[in-house]
Amino acid sequence: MVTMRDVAERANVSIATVSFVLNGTKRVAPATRARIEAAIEELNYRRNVVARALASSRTRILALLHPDLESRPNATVIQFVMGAAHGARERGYDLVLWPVNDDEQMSHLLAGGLVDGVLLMEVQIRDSRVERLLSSGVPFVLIGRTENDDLPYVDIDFATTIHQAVEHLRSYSHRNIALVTQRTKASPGNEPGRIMRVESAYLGAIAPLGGRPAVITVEGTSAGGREAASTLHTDFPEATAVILVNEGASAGLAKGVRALGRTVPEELSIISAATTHEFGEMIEPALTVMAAPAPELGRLAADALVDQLEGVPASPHVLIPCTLVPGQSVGPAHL
Amino acid sequence: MVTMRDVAERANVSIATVSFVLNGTKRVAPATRARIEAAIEELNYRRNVVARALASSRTRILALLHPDLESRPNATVIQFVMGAAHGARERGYDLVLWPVNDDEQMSHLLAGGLVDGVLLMEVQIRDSRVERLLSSGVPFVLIGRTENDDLPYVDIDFATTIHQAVEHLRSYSHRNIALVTQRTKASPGNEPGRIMRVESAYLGAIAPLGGRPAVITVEGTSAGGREAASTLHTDFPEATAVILVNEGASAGLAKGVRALGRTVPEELSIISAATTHEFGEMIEPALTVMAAPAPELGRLAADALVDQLEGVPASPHVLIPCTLVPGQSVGPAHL
DNA sequence: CTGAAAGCGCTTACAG
DNA sequence: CTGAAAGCGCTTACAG
Repeated sequence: MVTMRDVAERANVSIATVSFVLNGTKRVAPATRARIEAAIEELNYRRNVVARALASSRTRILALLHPDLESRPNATVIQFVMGAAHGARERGYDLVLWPVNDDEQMSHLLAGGLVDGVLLMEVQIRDSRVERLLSSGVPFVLIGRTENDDLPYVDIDFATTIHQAVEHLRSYSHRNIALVTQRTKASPGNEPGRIMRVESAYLGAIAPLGGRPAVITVEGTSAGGREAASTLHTDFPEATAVILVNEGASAGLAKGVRALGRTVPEELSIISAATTHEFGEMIEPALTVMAAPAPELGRLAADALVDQLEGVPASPHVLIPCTLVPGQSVGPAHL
Repeated sequence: MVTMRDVAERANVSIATVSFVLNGTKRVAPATRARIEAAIEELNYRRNVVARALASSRTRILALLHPDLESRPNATVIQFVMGAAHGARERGYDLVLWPVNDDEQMSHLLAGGLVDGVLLMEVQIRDSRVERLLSSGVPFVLIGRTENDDLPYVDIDFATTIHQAVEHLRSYSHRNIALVTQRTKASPGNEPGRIMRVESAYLGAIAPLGGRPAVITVEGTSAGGREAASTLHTDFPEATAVILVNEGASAGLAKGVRALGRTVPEELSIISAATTHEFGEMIEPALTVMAAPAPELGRLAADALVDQLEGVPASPHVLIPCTLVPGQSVGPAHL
């Protein structure tokens, strides 16, 4: 293994000077710099990141703390993850995956000093992991929000997204619009913040339409989607359109609706929000979606975290709405 | 920050002894050990992984080298990734994500000394990244195989999978079975090994049936699936069943077939191999799938790599077939 | 069974 | 502009 000492010897300088040119932390005479760069090139030297981390007490590793994505991966979540990995890499950082469930284990990981900062996914309204992060002193950025809006976060702008979805449906004369969200294992009142925000945005957006609010909450599975279809059918027969914020249930809903003898979009229009265009296309009929800015948000989350670590003044709050991508699941309301 | 020195002082021993009990590397008197453990507990000490890495020249970090998963994530690939992350964590290792495309950048990363070993995804028949790994001396495990079967790998047993799929169709009296695989950007003759293996398994399996071989290669997208449907329709009208090894195209194929006026499974049976049950369920009709053992393989890949790093004698070759999960897309052949 | 000490390969005040 | 040296927090022969 070639070390900084080898480079220093070859260039006839001290290792300190080598370090200075490598990091650009101090002015070095051009001739000296040239000698050092030549030596680095000739020896094909690459600085040891572990030694650097120990000496500088900065590992340049970021952790992505996520729930168990093993069993039921979700297209949008993955785009977050990959966006974050790319964003980190571009800033010279590495991203480690931490599939951590209990926050006890999390404290242990944080205390190990492996990571400079943490990205936290699937944030709940009240999230004990956030408390752990706060008390650990490790910098972090949330992907999602708690009830405390002051913490640094990056999130989908659900309010705008839902308003745009309602607006789109309204332009097709829909007045009775239902909402389907996702049930989680979290204790009631402590769901992911997104669910709460989506509901209140929905209630606000449909109020002017005069229709009866219809909120249905199901699991993010095909079965959940079918359940939503039948609940819709029996409890809210007046609804002519539905907005879905439940990627996993979207296919099941479309199938379930048709199984009940209703056609899409003639008898029921569907918009699936916070999902991907590709995902919507797979379904029959191709769903009109509000595509989540997930790759971008993942990247921005990593960026915001690195900014924070490097003292770059940056806005700790990023909010981006989904983008409407018309498919074939929205049509005029039948009155 | 509480260090090993603090623990040593509190327990009235040297830091070496603390290290011995922490690592279990040397016999320590029970009384001494108890004092040390108490001190660790009281101080809530957690050993610094970076210092440990530098001193032991083992970082306990694994890298997962994968292609760009940002744009078009695939349910199965993600299960690999998450399986590997879990597997690593269970063995006390961390997994970093390396979205690396050119192998130049890869060499740089390898030389930095950050990782003890590498997991390589999307392996090609001839893969320059494997050469880089070999010459870097960093231990690795492939997820997939090159033409050289001697390297340590973990892979889906495509031969068995395809044979079982053909057998299943045969039990429904199908004799003319087509195959749809995935087109990649890789140079011809250097596709992912899976494509080659799937094709030859297919040819071997259908030979006894006497039907004309029908291999269609399309992109892993909805458009690709529709293209496959029309190619099938015009070029291989005799086919009564199709085996798909192209998750991204499966929804498009099902749609495309119906758009051409053929019903599934009455007029065409479909099996989608190397995908997930959940994914198949989303499609109309719910596809009969050969579910990939992806979470398991990801975990086993991490396990095999850790075994290798820790000198545990282990089989470097793991091959697991997909599991048949009947859906509604396979029916009797119409003759 | 335990300890003193060298060493892992860097960074970073501090001096000059 | 450059260098000598301490130090980051561990592990690990080596002695005793």
